[in-house]
Amino acid sequence: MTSIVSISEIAFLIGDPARTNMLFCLQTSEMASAADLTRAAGVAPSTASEHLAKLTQAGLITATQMGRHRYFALASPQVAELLDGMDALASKLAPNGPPSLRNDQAALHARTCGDHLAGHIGVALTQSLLANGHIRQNGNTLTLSRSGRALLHDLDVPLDPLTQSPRRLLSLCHDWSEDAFHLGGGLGGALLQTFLARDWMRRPKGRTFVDITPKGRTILRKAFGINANAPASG
Amino acid sequence: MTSIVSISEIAFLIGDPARTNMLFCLQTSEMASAADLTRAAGVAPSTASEHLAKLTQAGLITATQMGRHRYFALASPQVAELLDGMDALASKLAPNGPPSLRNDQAALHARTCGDHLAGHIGVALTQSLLANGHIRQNGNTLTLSRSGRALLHDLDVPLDPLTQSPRRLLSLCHDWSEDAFHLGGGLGGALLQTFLARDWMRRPKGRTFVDITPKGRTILRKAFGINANAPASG
DNA sequence: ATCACATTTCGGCTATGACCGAAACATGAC
DNA sequence: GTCATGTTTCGGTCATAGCCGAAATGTGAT
Repeated sequence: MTSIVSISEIAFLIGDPARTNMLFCLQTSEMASAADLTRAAGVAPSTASEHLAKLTQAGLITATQMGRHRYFALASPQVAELLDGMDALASKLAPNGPPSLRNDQAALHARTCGDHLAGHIGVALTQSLLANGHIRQNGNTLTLSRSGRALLHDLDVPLDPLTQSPRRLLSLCHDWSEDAFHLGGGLGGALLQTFLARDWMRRPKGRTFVDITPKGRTILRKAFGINANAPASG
Repeated sequence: MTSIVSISEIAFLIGDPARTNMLFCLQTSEMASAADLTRAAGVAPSTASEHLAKLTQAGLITATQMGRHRYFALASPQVAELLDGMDALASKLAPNGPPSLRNDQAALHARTCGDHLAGHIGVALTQSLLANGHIRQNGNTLTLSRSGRALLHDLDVPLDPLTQSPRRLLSLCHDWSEDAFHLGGGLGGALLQTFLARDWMRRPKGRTFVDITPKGRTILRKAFGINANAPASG
């Protein structure tokens, strides 16, 4: 039952590339489905399932069934801290190695966090929605306003399937790179999905960030007042 | 040459029991020969040698030849911190597992973190040094004041070798058990070394904490105003 | 009930890493 | 020089984890 006995077992679990990818995907997302993580890991669903089972059994991640999906999350902030520490050490040991997520400008600019947008753009989008009253925040509860519904209608974001889903429609998720919050939940997912479908953004295969197309830039500016130019390079 | 590429490689290296034993041996001993570590790992010398080569090449530990021995040490305080974090997580995940550092009163009271003091006493010592102006904190930089130098002189802590070493003299290191900071760096190491040499503290063989002798209690109270009684047992 | 989709279980293949013992290579002691 | 000691390299064995595809399970939609 109780499974983790030693430090080496934890390290062993983290020490597989597929699992590392999953964990780092979860680090930036409050929740991700098994399918999301399968994509993140770059392995077959069956293989991903095995990895997830191990991580869950060890207590590094938690799983909650929602409908026919299973959503995973890091089990505790300590796990995130540990991953963070490893990331820091890794980039210290290999300063000329591949850019880690933490130092990757593209990723910091428009990361994906599970199935929704994060990073600079994710936060800006969220703040725009709040500032314009499309989403209202009362204490811990978030509501979609009438104007918000109208906006989503204009953008052709299908809302009905979301409200029927057991998944929370709106939730804020802490963004480590911006030290702010970005929109998660069903709507966060639907927005990114729409952006990708309309070719406003593109996700490089297997990466955890998106590139914003010129068309996307225009939309972001018009609809949300966001200047989505590439991260400052000068 | 440059070897570590990713987080999973670091975790992979730590994720082998033999190597974990070696690393944790180094965490408490600052220097150990290949033979020591072979014993710690519980494998054949040839096998141990392979492990040490990998750890060294990855930059997790450093090796220095001395005579016909080779002495190893953790490459940086960050490595020690990482091991500490893993230990903390491991004991959290296996609360009914073998008694871990985290639940060990003696350890929480006066842990060692790498080569320096941590836990309740480590934090108290650090706060005393700061409160009395022996160490001054300006933003992120720490400086040893004139009174601090005098104190170290009184305690017969050799300072010259430290200032010449490439290692940072002063650094604060987050203490998970106290949720505060304790003194690391070269001075942190030198202090503990002095305490042990003067028999103010004793480290049980192979453990990662120290016991404070009556003599040590007196010194801590006089020099630092610290009440170093055993942890509250009632 | 039937279908579609998300996830898990199973069987089997393959690669790799941990391990040891024997031998080689140092280095210091004599 | 020879010897003993500490450490590394080499050759070969063995166990196991990762991987996949196919089939099974379970859940929600129709």
